[in-house]
Amino acid sequence: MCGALRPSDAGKKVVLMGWVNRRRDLGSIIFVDLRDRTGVTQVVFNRELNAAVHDKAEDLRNEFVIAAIGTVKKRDADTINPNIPTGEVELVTEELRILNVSKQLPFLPSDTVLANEEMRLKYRYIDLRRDAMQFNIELRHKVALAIRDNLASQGFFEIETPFMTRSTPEGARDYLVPSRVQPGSFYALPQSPQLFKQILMISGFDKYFQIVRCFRDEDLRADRQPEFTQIDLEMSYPQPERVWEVVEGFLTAAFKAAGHEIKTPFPRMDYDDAIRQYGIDKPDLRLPAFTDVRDCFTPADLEQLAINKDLPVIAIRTPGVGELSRKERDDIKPLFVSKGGARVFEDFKRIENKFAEAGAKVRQKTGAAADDLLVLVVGSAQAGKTPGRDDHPAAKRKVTPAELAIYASAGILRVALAQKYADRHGIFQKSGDPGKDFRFLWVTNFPMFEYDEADRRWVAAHHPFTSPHDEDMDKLESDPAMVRALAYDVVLNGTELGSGSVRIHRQDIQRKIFHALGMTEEEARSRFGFFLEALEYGTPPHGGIALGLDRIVMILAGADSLREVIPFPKTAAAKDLMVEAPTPVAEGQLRELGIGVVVKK
RNA sequence: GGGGACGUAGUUCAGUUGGUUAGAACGCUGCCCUGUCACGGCAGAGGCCGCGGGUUCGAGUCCCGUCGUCCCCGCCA
Repeated sequence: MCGALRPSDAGKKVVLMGWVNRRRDLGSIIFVDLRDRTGVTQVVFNRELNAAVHDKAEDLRNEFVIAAIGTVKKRDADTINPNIPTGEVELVTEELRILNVSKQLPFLPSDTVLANEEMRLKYRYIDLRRDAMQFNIELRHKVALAIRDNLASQGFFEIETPFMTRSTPEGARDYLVPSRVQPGSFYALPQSPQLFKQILMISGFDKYFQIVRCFRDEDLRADRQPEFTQIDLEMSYPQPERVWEVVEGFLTAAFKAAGHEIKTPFPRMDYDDAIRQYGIDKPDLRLPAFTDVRDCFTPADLEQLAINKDLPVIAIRTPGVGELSRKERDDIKPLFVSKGGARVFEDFKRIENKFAEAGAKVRQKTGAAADDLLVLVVGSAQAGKTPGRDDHPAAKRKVTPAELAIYASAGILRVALAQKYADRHGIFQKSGDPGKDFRFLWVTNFPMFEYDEADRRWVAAHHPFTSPHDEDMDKLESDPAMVRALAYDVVLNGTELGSGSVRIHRQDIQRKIFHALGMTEEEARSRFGFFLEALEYGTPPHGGIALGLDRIVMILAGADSLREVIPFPKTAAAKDLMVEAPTPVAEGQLRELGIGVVVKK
């Protein structure tokens, strides 16, 4: 292979096949860098040594596919290229076969500047020839293989579940597949194999896993594709801690496959603490936590600044940003997304000038160094009681809705600031120390329900098959706001890698949950009848989790987008630019399916 | 559904206040070159300035619409 030859191979007669990555025609001598999956080797065509082959080599162009047959030669000391692994050898060609030619390409795999994404996606086969993409796809393969091996060694069976299944109206929108045999009826592609894996537990396959495609018809983001791959697993009789061990086990194997030794167990944090310290349920631990500096101000200070004295005063510290200009401070404002009347003080200097004592206390409490950026997020005084209204169904929670609004606003700003000034603080740069580069975290004890303000009802925070905490069972009907779920997320560097829970295995509790969600017995039966029935035939306690393989590989590859680790991804409008999907289909095809299309104007 | 950025040669980009023939680099074509490795040198080809409308004596440049790509909010149990 093109990346394999070393000085010890000198004298061997070999055949190299690959693409012309670059050619350097010096007249009587032509050098070609021949490329395949494994790397690049310099191939030499010398007129003096072999005029016929040299003649033929003059026709070579970028991305021609060739076979070069010749003898491996150790390079003279002054012609060694230290920049490539094969730089000490070259192939002296005795026979050249042009296996295929190439017309001029829209861009070259060897280009130093990247083509824009539209080009890359349209000509994906060329883009995938690039080193970086070859590396990422290989990395993905190695990681997936390591996870399979590890889970198999932990006693899990890989079991497939259907792609054509039943639509479940809860959750994300389904991708639908019409049935020809049952006109007017549709399969749905699975958002996850959730119910099937629970059924497998009921069937006695007490450790299941699958590296499986999932489909969600929702709007895309850099870290969201309409089809994505989950490492899905489920086990019988587990405590949450047992699931965490399994995950920590295969993640250790996966990261090892990528060359990183991570430490387990991962730290754990209650959902409430995550919100109070980071304003988000997927904290990036590489950055400093919030400091509540409300007590640094006197009541008079707060009044003068029109700060709500009943709500937290959050100091966000972003290290090493340095002095900001007037304009730079103004640029902070658009980063701020205000929820429930939250306000931002982006100019901490001004507070220090006017309220010297409070300013000093804040600096002390946050431990801010001179070149750290301090920004305050507070509740607005005018808003008064409105955002915290005591009659809100969740008002009794440890973190009230009014406080949550402040924390959440600050949480978004904290991450936005860190991203904006990433090159100044360098915290996101890889240090080579896995303990610093990969900050894992288990977030636990999520609330069971979230209140949907628009529909004025409770909805499942995780999914409706999640078991409540044993201690909170009795509050299911009396006080749903205070029920905690046996649910957990695994978070890495502020990215949610996966989410799981211990499930409900008793039919009576499942019925109570549906009831709390405002679902009647009939509705529950019609949606999940088969599943509710299955629960009645001897269901073992069970639980599991699903992790996004794409996201794991993305982080390992140091990429900013899932598209860098998925060979054939879709655009933000869910299109595949290479095959040009989706497309309209022929009228006859639709007729056979009994489908009429109404195009919205 | 909403907000923002971008769209000029095969590619990546520049293009001043609206003003003559729209530039550069890489790639491409031809010629020269025996040790290059992002080879070098000379010559050359290559443009519906995304598309449609408008303002103007005059539009790559201003306005409106539209399409495409990217990022974010909503959404993603």
